Amino acid sequence: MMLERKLTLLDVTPPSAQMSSTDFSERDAAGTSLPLRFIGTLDAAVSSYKLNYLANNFLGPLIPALKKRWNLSRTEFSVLYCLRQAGRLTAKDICEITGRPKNSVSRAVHTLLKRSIVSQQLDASDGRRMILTLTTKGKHLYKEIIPLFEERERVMLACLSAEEQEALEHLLNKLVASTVDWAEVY
Amino acid sequence: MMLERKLTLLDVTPPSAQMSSTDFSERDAAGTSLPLRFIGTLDAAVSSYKLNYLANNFLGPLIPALKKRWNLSRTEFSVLYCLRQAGRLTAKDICEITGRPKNSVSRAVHTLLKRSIVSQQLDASDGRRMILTLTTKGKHLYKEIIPLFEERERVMLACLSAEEQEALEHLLNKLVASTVDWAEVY
DNA sequence: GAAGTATAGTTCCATTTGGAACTATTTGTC
DNA sequence: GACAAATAGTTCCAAATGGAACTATACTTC
Repeated sequence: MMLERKLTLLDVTPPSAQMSSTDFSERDAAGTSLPLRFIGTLDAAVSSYKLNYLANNFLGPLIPALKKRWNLSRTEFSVLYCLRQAGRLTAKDICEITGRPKNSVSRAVHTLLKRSIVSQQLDASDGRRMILTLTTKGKHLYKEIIPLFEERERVMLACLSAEEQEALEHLLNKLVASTVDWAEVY
Repeated sequence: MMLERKLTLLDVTPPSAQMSSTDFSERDAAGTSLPLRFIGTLDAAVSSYKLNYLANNFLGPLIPALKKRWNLSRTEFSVLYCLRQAGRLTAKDICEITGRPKNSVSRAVHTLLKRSIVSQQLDASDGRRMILTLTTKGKHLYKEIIPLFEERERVMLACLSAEEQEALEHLLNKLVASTVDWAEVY
């Protein structure tokens, strides 16, 4: 494992006990320990890289689990999730929210319609729109799945104190709220 | 845009000026403003949803740009990025770091080899391993691309004060450092 | 040092993906 | 109120994806 990493930007405190030196961890000059899984970011786009890294690691193993246990694709789950949170949405709304292309969403919606997880109803005021809602079956399915996510989040955040979790929440909220300012740029 | 959202968990302060009511924003009871793009998370996996939301919105438009301008896939860019940060890695290392399956990485590496962006060298001590490094061309390519990411990150973080950016950095570092504790669970 | 197990990397192939063109409806303009 | 432009959603198809089987090398154990 030949790494000449520069961890100058990483001000972490040494995490918990079981981080002893395996093949996946290493100590830098300052004595902090990091998994090889994460490479020290030298110079560029540091926070966004970490955001992506965390998001990938969080979601990564959940996607095969969704497929295996409930035969749901990532987009299908996104549709389920969005509808549970928002109540009623059009396919277009779901595209906006998730950033997935509309043909993927269209496909996912149709699959869920066939499985009676969502139902649709033509918008009376606009014949192009289909209003989507969850069926009772869909709500039950959501209820069955979501503990997996909650538990995983709980474990992920376990390294933070209650105050730190609150601070994180606050910062993420600010970033989310300002998305309109930057999401469409480039 | 029929949303009956509950934004109880969102303690954001109203962001900047141009967030006036378009089709994409709405005001909740407390007077805070949020893009429709983000649905209020009612009850479950709130922070992880926001992490994913931000990561998607950050990376989303960059991937087509990488394809169009430099004809690089997401995985190919990941390889480039990892090698630039770490110097020398095997394909396996890159799998560990990025979480991508090894056949995808293998393919990406071969494409980059053909384009003389990376070079490989058999590991003398282990005939199965190929040590990958960036060529000069690869380093130049990186240098050409990375400002796109840096600028986008700068814009994304613009809503945070210097102290808040530092706090975010610190929290993300803690989460990243503890990845080994939770990433493999389920 | 032979046999069995583990690991790095590749190939195969069925499935998923998403850009682009298309249909249908609505909105804007004169 | 007709014609152009915009929008919601679908279909088509070429390309990307990733699981699983495979090859080759290395490690383990007796």
